[in-house]
Amino acid sequence: MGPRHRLITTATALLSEEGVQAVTLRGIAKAAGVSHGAPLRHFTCRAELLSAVATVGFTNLLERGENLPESTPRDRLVAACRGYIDFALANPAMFELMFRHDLIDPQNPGLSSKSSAVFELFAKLVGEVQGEGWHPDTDSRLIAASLWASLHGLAGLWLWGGLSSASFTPTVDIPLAVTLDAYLGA
Amino acid sequence: MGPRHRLITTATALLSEEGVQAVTLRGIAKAAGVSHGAPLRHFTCRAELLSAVATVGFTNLLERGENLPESTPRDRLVAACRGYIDFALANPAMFELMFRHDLIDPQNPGLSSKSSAVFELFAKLVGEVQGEGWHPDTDSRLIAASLWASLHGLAGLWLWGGLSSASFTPTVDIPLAVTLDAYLGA
DNA sequence: TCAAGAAGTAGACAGCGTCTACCCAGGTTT
DNA sequence: AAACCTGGGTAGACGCTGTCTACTTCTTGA
Repeated sequence: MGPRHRLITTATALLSEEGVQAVTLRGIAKAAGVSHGAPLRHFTCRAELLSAVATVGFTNLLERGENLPESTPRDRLVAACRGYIDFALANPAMFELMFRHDLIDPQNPGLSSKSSAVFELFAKLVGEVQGEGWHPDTDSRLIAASLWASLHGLAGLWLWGGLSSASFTPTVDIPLAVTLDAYLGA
Repeated sequence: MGPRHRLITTATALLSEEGVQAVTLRGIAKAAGVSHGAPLRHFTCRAELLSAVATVGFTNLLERGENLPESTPRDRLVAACRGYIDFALANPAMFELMFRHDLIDPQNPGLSSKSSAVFELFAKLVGEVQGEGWHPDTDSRLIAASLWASLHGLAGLWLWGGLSSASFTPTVDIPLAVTLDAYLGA
């Protein structure tokens, strides 16, 4: 494991333990036991390092989607949706970083390929449900985009606190069920 | 207009013109023509100033919802949904600031009252549609939360670029229509 | 053996939020 | 009239940040 990879894993651990505001170049360097300028020997700037960290996040998210239990297409799509929410709630800091354009570089090749792979997998799962007669005439990527956005907003607002502060729902599962019901029917 | 209010309006203008990364205390002070320490005479910290700015955003958003054209409850809800997306796309920097809990203070009284007022208005509009037999047995706040999250995610992902980069949809209106269709039927 | 390159160090720079000491004009109190 | 308080502004400092540069050290291949 070279120093570049060690910096990524150190930063990933620091992110999950201390949050987004802790993954500064100097903080990562200190956690890795090197001087404050060392990380820039391996990354052109902070955004490039954090892009590599976010890529780890998208990779983990993708693995969740690729290891869904064998079931009907519909149940697999529902499981993927729940998996997205689960990932966000289990890794709130990583989830935030993955969509913070001021911290990462969206043009980063590894990052954009992984994030679009997540979307493509999602669209594939949608397409398989369409094969059973669910909205057969709509572009699967269009449905995937809408559904993904709904999940993304639910995770984001839940972590933001705008939903949990209101006392009408103790967990995300309840509004999630409403969302899934809206798209996939009762 | 006292100096406190002048700082808020200066910061709001700076935000819309230069984006979130431009609304630093020193940048706002320079734009207002005062010394770098002056803003802290009127706000205890940067987050309090930015919370006041974000409150302006929630107030504007609330006004949109309160000035919907007279129509059926269903069309008014649809108009409110479109209004939310319109607001986000017309004021991307403000929209980002309003949900950046590292920049603002969610506990800020004025801010939290305005943001919850937005949600309450949304729940009221949902309730009026329910009065016409749409999901009559579900808590309107629960439906409002799910629907709001879907819109929020759509706006966020669109501004993030994850949707527009894919060539399957040239505008937000198309995935928005899919979302509205899922919740409110054809 | 020696040159090259990879990796790390230390110092500097500007910009940031925040704190402190100081200043000054206007109105209030004595 | 003199003293005082206070709202508003200024200037300097502190530690933090990302980034740049010059200098070192170590390893590796010719």
